[in-house]
Amino acid sequence: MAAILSLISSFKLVTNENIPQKGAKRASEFIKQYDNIKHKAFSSVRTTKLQVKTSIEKTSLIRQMKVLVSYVESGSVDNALQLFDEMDKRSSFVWNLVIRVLTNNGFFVEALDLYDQMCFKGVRADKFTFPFVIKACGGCLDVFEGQKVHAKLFIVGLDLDLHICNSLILMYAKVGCIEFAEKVFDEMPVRDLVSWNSMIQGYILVNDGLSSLECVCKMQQHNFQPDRFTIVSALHATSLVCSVLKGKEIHALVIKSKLQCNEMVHTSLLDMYGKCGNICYAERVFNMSSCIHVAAWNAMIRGYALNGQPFESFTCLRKMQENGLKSDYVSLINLLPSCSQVGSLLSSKTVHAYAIRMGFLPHIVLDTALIDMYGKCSEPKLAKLVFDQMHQRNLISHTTLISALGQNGQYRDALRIFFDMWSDGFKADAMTITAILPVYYEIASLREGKQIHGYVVKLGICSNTYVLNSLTYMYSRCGDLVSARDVFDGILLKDVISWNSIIMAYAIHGYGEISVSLFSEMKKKGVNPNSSTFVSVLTSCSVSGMVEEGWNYFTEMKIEHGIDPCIEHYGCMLDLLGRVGDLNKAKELITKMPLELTSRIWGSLLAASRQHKDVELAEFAAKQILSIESDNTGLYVLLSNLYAETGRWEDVRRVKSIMESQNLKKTVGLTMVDIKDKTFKFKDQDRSHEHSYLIYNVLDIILKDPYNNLIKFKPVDLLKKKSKSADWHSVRLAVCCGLISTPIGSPILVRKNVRICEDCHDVMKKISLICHRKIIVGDSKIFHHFEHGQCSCRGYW
DNA sequence: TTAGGGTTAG
Repeated sequence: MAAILSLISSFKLVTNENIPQKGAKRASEFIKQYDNIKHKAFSSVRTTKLQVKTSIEKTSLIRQMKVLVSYVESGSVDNALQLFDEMDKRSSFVWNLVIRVLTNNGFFVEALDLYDQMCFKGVRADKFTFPFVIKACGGCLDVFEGQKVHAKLFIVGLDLDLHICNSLILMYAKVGCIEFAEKVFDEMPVRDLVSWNSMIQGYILVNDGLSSLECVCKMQQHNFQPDRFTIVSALHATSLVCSVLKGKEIHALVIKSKLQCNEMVHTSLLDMYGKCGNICYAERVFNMSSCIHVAAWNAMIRGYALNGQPFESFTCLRKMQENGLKSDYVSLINLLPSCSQVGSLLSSKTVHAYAIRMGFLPHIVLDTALIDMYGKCSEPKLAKLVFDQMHQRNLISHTTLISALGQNGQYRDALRIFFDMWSDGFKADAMTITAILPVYYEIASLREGKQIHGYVVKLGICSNTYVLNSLTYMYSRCGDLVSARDVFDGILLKDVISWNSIIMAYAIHGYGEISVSLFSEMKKKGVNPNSSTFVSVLTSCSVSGMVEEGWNYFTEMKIEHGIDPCIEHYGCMLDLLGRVGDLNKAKELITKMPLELTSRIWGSLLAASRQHKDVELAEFAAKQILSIESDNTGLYVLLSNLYAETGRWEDVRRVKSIMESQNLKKTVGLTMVDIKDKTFKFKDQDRSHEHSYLIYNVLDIILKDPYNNLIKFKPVDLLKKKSKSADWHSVRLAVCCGLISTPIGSPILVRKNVRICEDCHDVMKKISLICHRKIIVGDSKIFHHFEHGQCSCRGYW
């Protein structure tokens, strides 16, 4: 400032009055000098003013940055964004901070948008920018964007940066590209503990517990000591491979590393023992700890539910509250599977009400767990109600509802939700497909089932074992055994469900011998059969009348595999004894059964009695069914048919009168046939098809054919007072529709919603003989393959 | 300023 004042005072001295008269040249030089001084003086004033301004701005910027850092560290996204907007100068440091706050708070799309803006404005992204941008790509599950960022790293020379590579490993694992994660990890010039932990965690993200555990070993071989993050991941990996032995090894490592008091490690230990089916060890670890926190109680609640101890789960919640700890929403999420296991709707509703009272709802995970629980408690309407009231839905909530509706016979509603899900922009995954496929084989045609197969290919999940297992079963249930076998053969990693599906497929198509040979092959491949495998194998024996083999498998199940027979296994054995007419042994088996007798069991005896025209035994079985359920329509229909077949018309009328008085209506028979890209449905005596005239003419010709002696005389026809209705049963119309619409010699596949009647069964044999066609009829129980006048069921169904 | 975590739905 002093220099400025001195300059100004010297400027005052230089005036025209002071210029010497005779020294014009000197004066001119003098003036020039003064001009220079004047210019310099102004210049200096300007610079100084700028310096002051810059200094003030700098102080303000530092203050703004300090505030911004505090917003970022406290996760105040809105404040951080507002301050960012107000800032005139934004260095890459500032951009990094805002991208970081967005990423760390789950605003992945917004973080990527900001990164794009940063690049557009020419601000250079640095080694601090990329870890957050890569994390955002992983958060969005956007592998395409992730690869774009990865490509840029090569251009800017940051492709081998330690922290950036650590981020890339997790990003690639999150989007399921574990091979890329491995490549990044392998090519890293330097790795730290985080690199190893990221790779270990990465394998868990793709459900590869084995590789994760191998990585833990390799890490130690490279002289890296596991920390709490390594241990937590290793315990998770152990749960994935379900190995208590491996879990105990990690437990020893926990003790060696003195990490057993760490809350996260402690919870992970409890979770691991619970998930590996060793709840006793979980209890020991739990009881040994002095400081029990909410997460530990929650892990125990879940553990009991997973191990089929629902009452202990409830006790755990009560004890937790008695210990002065408040249950949280996770406690309820973990408790809900126990509610469905107990099967008490009252307790389920109580938990639901408690969640509302505590203000835990709406919550996307808790709501989804409630949908699942109501589905398993056979309350699809309540499941739908919870879904409708959700504020936010995702793929899992949609899939859970589809399962809940499908499992409870609400097929149309399940399909509606499936299509709504698509229109709402949710892309189905393997679990969704597994949930919807049973709905397809229950109500849809083979054509529609094939469309779903096409979707599976388009979705890129055609190598998923769960999906392929469901497709195998779908094809078999839709009547296409060849495609079922093709899908099964294409499963690279066949699990026990794959084998169960194909064994059951051949069983329901009447090829029991192939089923049992597949069962032998399965065992040779080292796959252990489970309870469901034996249901499939015993069904095979039943449909093919293999009595001795059936008893052998029934014994093998218990002796060699330690599987106690359940009601389904007994049902299969009864069907088998009924098929060969050994009704006395069937009765004996029922009396020796150590289980509560169900209508399914008595139904098997009733069916066998009807097949062998044993009216007395049928009436006994019917009485037993009536004592369990009074509105079993099938029972009355079966009994009525038996009375008609044995000429007991008075009893037929009596049964019909009971049905009318109880308002029980026989299921309307429907048969579906696929012709090109259309599915045609026929009712009995249906005339809705545009070529009905032709269909009826063809049927008349077939029925009048000299092969007519194949069709037995049925007393039931007398009851129909010479009506032609039996001649025009839906299955015959559908098959004739197939005959006139498909190339000569090609097979015809139709599906019925009820059992095929004996009359139609004979007509089908005749059509296959005189038309030289293979006719496949799927009824509500099995598929009949008619060829050369014979049926695969050999007359028993 | 940098990366990673437990008990949570199909």
